[in-house]
Amino acid sequence: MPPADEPRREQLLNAADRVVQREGPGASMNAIAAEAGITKPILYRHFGDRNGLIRALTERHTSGLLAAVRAALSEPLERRDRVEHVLDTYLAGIEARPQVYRLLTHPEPGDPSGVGNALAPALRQIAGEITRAVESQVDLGADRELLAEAWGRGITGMVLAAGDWWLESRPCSRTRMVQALADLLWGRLAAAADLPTAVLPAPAAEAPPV
Amino acid sequence: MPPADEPRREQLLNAADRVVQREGPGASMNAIAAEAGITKPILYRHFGDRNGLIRALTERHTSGLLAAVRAALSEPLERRDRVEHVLDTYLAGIEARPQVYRLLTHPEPGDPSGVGNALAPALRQIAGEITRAVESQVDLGADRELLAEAWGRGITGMVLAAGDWWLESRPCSRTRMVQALADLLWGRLAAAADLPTAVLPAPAAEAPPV
DNA sequence: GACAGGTGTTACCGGGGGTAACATCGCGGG
DNA sequence: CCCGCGATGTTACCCCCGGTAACACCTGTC
Repeated sequence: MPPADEPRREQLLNAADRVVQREGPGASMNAIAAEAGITKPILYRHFGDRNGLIRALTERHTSGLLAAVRAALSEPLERRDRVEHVLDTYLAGIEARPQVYRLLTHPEPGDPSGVGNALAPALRQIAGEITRAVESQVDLGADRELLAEAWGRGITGMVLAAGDWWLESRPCSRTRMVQALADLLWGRLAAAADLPTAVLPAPAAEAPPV
Repeated sequence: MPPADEPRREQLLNAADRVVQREGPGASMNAIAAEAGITKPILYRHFGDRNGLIRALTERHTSGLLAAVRAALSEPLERRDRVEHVLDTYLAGIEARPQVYRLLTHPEPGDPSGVGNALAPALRQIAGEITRAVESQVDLGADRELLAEAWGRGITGMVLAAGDWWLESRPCSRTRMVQALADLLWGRLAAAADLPTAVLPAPAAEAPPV
């Protein structure tokens, strides 16, 4: 890919950025073109199709978040502190620009069938970083490849969903949220005591299980 | 909701189901109408708009998965076994009908801006079940409300992302996947030993952190 | 027979992504 | 000098999608 010798492209991306900032992803090509003071065909000449534009736009922002997460992952800290640092980095990132965050995290709805895109490309990269970090830093025995990969995806999805909820309803401070998630990864759910069993019978399920 | 005294509705939903099964979500109203042997306006009379149709369709399938998960959550087992049971139930569910699963898990792209839909409605219900189960079964002290809610979302997102990956690339058996995820929740990441530090310097990050 | 309600149709609207064809500028080389 | 060439821009169009208006039909009931 050409380094930066296409200033026009940058201009157009800036316009697209403004529109997305304002209207969220799903902004129409017409709107973006208008913001740039031009008409659609030019956009298509530069980016091929809508996906091309969106991809270019996300790659711009992804680099920042990805670099930040990667740096946090290789910080020379105790493991718990490092994990907290990574979590905090991610949450800070999505807190700063929610609209951009939405663009990064929400898988483009357009693609035809086929499973495997619960995680948008940007998040898949983050999952990959986590996987590599776990694999290279933690002793997991024979299963390490499988575990690292599954955990990379799992942790990413966990932080995505929890972060989304946090951003939406702001139930607590960022640091407290980081603690809550780190606690989950630290097995606090497993370690906590049982509550005195006051089992109330579940409402009758009316459909047979899948 | 009317019990079942609208057989026509059921018919239409069956047709819609077939189309979604075949083409994935994003199937057009025209396609669904054609499959049912009719034309669009009838669909709109019955379901209002596309969202209505999709919602009716998802609710059908959701009830099964949701009931199964709920049942698994209140199974009288040791905690670890119960968690594994829940994980297995979910994975078995998505394994059975991937297209339907996609419909359930992918948030409808249509809605205008606003964060908070990393989890589709069906998954939000599951998250709610987990939250309630944790809150009523586990002793988490003063923070229990916050932790239960955050964990409900987090665990759901984790299983979503990991399950998606598993379904896509089938890296291992279902039971092994269940083990991997349960291990993560049990703090195995935290407990494992460090690997001998062979730190290779990360490739220079070129963009400033977010 | 008139009315009501469900079933069905054709034809249209607005707007989305995407493209073809044409117009215009600036600029380097015969 | 002017020709061509490449980038920039335009208008006008295509197809498909979600959604709706208007009209036609059949069937049972009072």
